[in-house]
Amino acid sequence: MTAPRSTKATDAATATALKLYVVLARAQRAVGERTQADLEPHGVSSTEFAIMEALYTKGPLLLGEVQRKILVSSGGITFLVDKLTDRGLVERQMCPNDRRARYAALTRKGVALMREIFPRHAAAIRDAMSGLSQAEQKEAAALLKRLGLAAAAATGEA
Amino acid sequence: MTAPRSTKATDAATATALKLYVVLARAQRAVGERTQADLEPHGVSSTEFAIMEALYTKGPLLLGEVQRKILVSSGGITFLVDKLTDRGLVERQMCPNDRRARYAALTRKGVALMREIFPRHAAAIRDAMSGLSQAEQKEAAALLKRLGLAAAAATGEA
DNA sequence: CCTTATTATCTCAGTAATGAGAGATTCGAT
DNA sequence: ATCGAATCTCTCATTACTGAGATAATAAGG
Repeated sequence: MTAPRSTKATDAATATALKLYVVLARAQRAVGERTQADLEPHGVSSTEFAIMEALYTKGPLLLGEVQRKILVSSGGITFLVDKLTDRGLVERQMCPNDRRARYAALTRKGVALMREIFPRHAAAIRDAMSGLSQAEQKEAAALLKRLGLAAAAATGEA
Repeated sequence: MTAPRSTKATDAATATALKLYVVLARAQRAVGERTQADLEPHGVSSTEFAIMEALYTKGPLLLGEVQRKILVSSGGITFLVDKLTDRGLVERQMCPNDRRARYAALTRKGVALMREIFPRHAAAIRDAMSGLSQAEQKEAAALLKRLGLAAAAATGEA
């Protein structure tokens, strides 16, 4: 969209952006691998954990709410909630106001599992981030937040 | 690994790390969606582009070298190179020194495609990152590089 | 030479999704 | 009330992988 600032194939601004692109992808992968490794012994994937965490901290949510929160497709949320339901961790509940909609809610077993693994997993994420000081983490988070919001806004508007 | 610094389930350090975890994931997704949208009209996925870019800038590479560079499984690199080969963009070449190994190399058609889309895609990445100034991008990249290296090192050692 | 370990790719079954479209229901404007 | 558009979930075919193991070739040590 923006006009190139020079005729050279990769000018300085582009080179900087490409570098950020690469380290962003690698950092997320490295962190993701560590945090996934923490969940694995419990037989829970990162995505599944994200769903359960949302229900754990917010209580029952409509499937669509969970879907938007964890950023999966409509088919994906059905698939994931099915899997968690089969394992007895989550259940669907009717929505009294809207008969199209369903709530997802943690079962007693799901709550018990979250009580067990949530603090441990939060600590695993803290450890995965410990390559940066807390001040640096805050700085990185502020930068990434702006980056993410700007990129998302631009996608939406186009 | 590290002992918790307080008995509270989510202390300040953990809260900071969790926040970074979330914005990291969201920033990468937002940027990824924009850059993917740029490639889509050309029928090339991000992963496929990553392979072709490696071959474009470095010349023929052993499959294993590409695999480590773009971080996919051994089965994945076979699958991806197969697909690119079927479309006539990449070809396998014998390795004279090692008869187990194969080179992946861009075909003439692959080179032509890269010449067309590479500068455009680099510009799309630059635009996707333009929510941050160039100085901020450098700062973010430096932080993320340290974060990624530390996290990867810790995964390896465990 | 052998033998054993290592390395490089490929095969194959399985998994975690996506995305288009179908049904059912609700909402909004007449 | 009724029609049409919008909304919520689910179904299904398809995709892009992963990971374990097979196969083949090389390397290293005795």
